[in-house]
This record gives sequence, structure tokens and C-alpha cells, in this order.
Amino acid sequence: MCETHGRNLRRIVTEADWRDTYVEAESPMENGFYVTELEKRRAATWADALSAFLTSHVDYKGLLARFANDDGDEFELPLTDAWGETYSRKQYARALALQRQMGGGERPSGGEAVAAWGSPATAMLTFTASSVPNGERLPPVEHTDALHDAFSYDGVRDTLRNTMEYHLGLDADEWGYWLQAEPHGMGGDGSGMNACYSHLHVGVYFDAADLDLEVVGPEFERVIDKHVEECEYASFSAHDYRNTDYLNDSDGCISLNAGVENMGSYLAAYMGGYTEELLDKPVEYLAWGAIYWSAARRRTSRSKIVTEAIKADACEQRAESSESNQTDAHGEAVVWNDGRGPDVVCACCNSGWAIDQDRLDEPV
DNA sequence: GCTCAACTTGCATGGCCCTG
DNA sequence: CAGGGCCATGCAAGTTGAGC
Repeated sequence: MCETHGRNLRRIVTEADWRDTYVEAESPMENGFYVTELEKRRAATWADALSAFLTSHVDYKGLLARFANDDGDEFELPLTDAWGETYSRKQYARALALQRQMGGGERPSGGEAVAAWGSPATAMLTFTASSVPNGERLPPVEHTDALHDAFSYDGVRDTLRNTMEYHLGLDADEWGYWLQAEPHGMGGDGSGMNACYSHLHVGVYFDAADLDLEVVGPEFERVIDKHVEECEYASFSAHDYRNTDYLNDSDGCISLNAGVENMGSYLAAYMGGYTEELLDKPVEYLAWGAIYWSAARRRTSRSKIVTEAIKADACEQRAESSESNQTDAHGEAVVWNDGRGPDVVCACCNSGWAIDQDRLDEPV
């Protein structure tokens, strides 16, 4: 167990894993680095990690941050970690906001969101890996690392991008995704062998105005193939998409919908279904949470487009709400942004979502 | 379709300064 | 130099534009 300053256990690793790191650190380094200090990181048991995780979470209870303005007025806000109700509710609100921006709908603040795309559609991709490949049980962090690394670093996301932008011919602003890691075995769903281990859902949102969904479905097979190829513990038998009706079957590793409602409500149900206090969650969720907490992995990540859409929804709500000082609607005032993504962005929230890019000329 | 470095963001507290 | 008050940033995981 790693004890530095009460930070998270960094890894739940095997002793062999540590030895590799240790030996490498002792040998001469190639790039001019030299070792001044060695810190041993021991493997921890899953049970110890779970205990440390829950203890850390409980430590936040009653913790306040105090703020003050220039006039000396002070106020306090409760500090939270990423495992409490506040966090869950925020993710839940983001899922609903995204659904509104893509498909239209009423905002909590009263206004009506206009669907941004002509024909929004979604695809849900599910990536799994065996926790007992070849009959031997894997340390949970190695299993989780393999899943995420395949997607983020070993080309699965790149293949998804190629599929959307090259094979389907969409522009970069006509598709986006929400990646959500989830535990196996919630509610005794029969995935016994992998219970408490993680799997990934990648919710892909795209504008299908010029596309035939019957043709789109098979295009995602290359993404699944890439995952099976890159992820050491993934097998094709667990991702067998043959004999799947992508538009009508929802339990395969590829599932399409001509609309955003299913995806939105799926994400919202997942987020909203577990908004209770952490200690009240099922043990499978807690064990799974201990993996992410100790390994410093992110459970959720979104592409830029999706993040911008959510930001814009919040911006519109602030403009409508009497509780906010903001009076300009999203996009009412715009500024030029030289950074990544859209050039013309809202002056209030910096998001370029649903903003006509011809409204400003590039400054000299 | 691959690669990579620049860029963004999810998640999170460390450390300086003053007083006694 | 211990202890309390107070303030703002850091780390690294993950995303993307652009070159090839």
C-alpha cells in the first residue's frame, strides 16, 4: 500500500509488477535522468483498497471551503469528492442536457431547446474484457488499465474517429461521444464471473441526416474488431456481432437508435439510478469504485463536441434563471477563440456549440 | 489510417505565512 | 518552531488538429 501523504493508493498491483519498476529504476537511465529516491509501492488487496476508499470518502463529510469577496463577506461551501450525491447529480444533469441539445426539449429553467442536428442518431458500443482469461484471475487494476488503454492510447478511439469522419464522411462537429465506465454484476444480472470488474460504454452521437442507418451499423464493426485486437483480455466471442440486428437488438456490443432518447435515458438512468449516498450503493459498485479511486482512472470522459453542448445548455439555463446574474442568452454575444474547436464562441461560456461560425471574421 | 505533441479537463490538496 | 489560518494551483488521464 502506498502511504504518501494520505493520497490515494496509486495502484493495486502484483509484487512482480513492482519488481519490474524497481529494477528498471536502478539501472542507468538513457535520457539523462538519474534516480535520487526510490519509493516502494506495494500491492494492496482489493479489500484494503475498498476500506481506504470508503474511509477517504467519509473524511469529506462536514468539510467546508470558506470563500470571501473584497468587501470581507464570507460564505462556506461543503467540499465534496467525486463519489457523493453532488457529483452524481451533476453527471445526471449533464446527460439530460446533452439529450436536450441534440434532440430538443424543455430546460429546467423553462426555455425550449432546439435540436442542433437535423437527424440526431446514436450508437452504443460496449467494450468488455475477461477477468479470468485462460482461467487465471486478473488483478482488477490491470484489467481496467487494459480496457482504457486500448481505447485511449492503443487506437480504438482513433478507429472510431476514422469510422465517423472517413468511412461515414461526417465533419468533426457532426459527431461526438460520451464514454462511461460501469461495473459488471449490478443487481445480480448474471455476469457473476466478472462481477465488480469494469466495462466501457461508448455512446456515440451523430447527425444521420445524410446517412442510412442500415449502412452505418456494420461500419462500427471495425471499432469492435480493433478493441478485440488491442485489448489483451478481450475476446471476439464476447463481442460477437454476427447475427445482431443493430437497429432492433439492444443487448449486443453494437446498438443503434434513430434518435437520442434511448441513449439519453440510458445515461440518465445510470447516473440518476445511483444518486444515493455512496455507502448505500450495492457492494459491486463499491468494489468497482475502489478500482477507479485507487488507480486514478477516470470513469467518464467526453469528446469536445459533447462537452461544448453541455456547456451551452448550462449557459442558456443561467440566462433564463433569476438566480443567475447572466442576462445574455447563449451565443447572444460572441468572441473569437484561437484555441481548438470552433473559432466563434459564446462570450459567456466560451462554447461554440450551435453558434454560426460566419458571424465573425478572423482577426488580423 | 497512423502518429504525436499540443491541448483540455477530471479529480484533487499542499504549502506559505503569521503568531505566540 | 509548532500550530492555525488562508490561498490557489497541480497532476496526469484523456482528446484532437494536423502532418504524413
